[in-house]
Amino acid sequence: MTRTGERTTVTSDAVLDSALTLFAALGYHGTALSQIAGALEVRTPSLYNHMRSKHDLLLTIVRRTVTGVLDDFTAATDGLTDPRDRLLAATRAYALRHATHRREAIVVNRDTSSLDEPHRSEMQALRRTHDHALRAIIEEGVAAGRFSIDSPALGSFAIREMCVSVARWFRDDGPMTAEQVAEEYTGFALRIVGAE
Amino acid sequence: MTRTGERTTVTSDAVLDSALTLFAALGYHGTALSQIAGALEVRTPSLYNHMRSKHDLLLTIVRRTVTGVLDDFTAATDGLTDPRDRLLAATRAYALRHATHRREAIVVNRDTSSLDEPHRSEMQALRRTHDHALRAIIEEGVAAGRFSIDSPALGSFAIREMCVSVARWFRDDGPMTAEQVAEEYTGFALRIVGAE
DNA sequence: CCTACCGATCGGTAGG
DNA sequence: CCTACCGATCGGTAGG
Repeated sequence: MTRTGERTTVTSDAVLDSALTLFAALGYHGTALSQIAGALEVRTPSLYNHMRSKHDLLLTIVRRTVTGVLDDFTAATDGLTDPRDRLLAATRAYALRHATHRREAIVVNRDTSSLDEPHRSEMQALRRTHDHALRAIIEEGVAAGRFSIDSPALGSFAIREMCVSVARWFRDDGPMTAEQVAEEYTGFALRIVGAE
Repeated sequence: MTRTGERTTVTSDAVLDSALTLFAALGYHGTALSQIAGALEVRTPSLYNHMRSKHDLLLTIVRRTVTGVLDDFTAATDGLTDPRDRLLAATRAYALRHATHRREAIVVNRDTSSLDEPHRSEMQALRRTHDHALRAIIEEGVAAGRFSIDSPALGSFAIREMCVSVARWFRDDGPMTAEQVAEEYTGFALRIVGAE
């Protein structure tokens, strides 16, 4: 973000962005505020002009991300009624998000449990909302006779985590674009539920 | 492990087991040696009679686990030549391990990156060996015309991470046994590669 | 197995 | 935005 020698005013967004990068790379407990400050070329106490606490940084990152996931899901599936269309749209949106928001996904998955209560429970509840929405699509597809799968719950877990893992290996300079990866994973999801 | 009031001699295995539980729950950087000592009802310095350092505890856990994964893979696929049989056996073993060694899987996946060099690179190389072996099975299946999948690499990622995620939600007292889960996931893997 | 203690570093505050 | 500094806690050691 900030290049050596440049004079850039630190903003809340810049602090969050540096925190995101470092939390993703080193973990929440593995990152010191002095490292975030160092990345922004300021002293640690200066950070407190742009944030409340280290914990609040994590909370903001997690809240924005899980909210974004739910918004993505709603936008992608809104208006669709066919279970196959809905699963396809939900999987594409989820896989795409994990290719385009890698740091956020890594932090949410690794460090949500480091949040203090009641925030931890609140964020986990939001994540569960998405889980249930995805599972509901599969159950509807099974009920409608469009999908063929023994356990919708296990299928839901498998599809979700397969998408989440994209954040761990995807590279912007790799051989496939985020859209291409999302397309492939959508195909995997349809195969898992026996939709083809 | 140690119940209140009982007099139990602490062993290296007991220290490793407590470390495993706490690292899995709180993360390597989120766990203090004082907590491991507390779980064993001794003072922190006493731990040093049974370990070299906190880092060495993590290294031991990671090394044993990744070695175990490779041994599992070899034992499961040894003697099998049919790509479908090999993928089935490899997936079953991998999923089963993640249901039966949940703590180990969580620690390896979250905290291998906290290892010091050269250990970090060594452990990551061992993990990559398994990744490549799994991918090779899919590539052989495609080459033999037995599997139908656009990208063996992506399919390999998807199958692997789907199995890894079992460690995050499986419960011994849940509705399915580890074997039943492994069986379902094996079915998902075969569907992903288009083997049926 | 313990008490006593080490230097280092942590997140955060005072005060300007 | 800074320097100076706080109490707490960290992993680890000395010495018995």
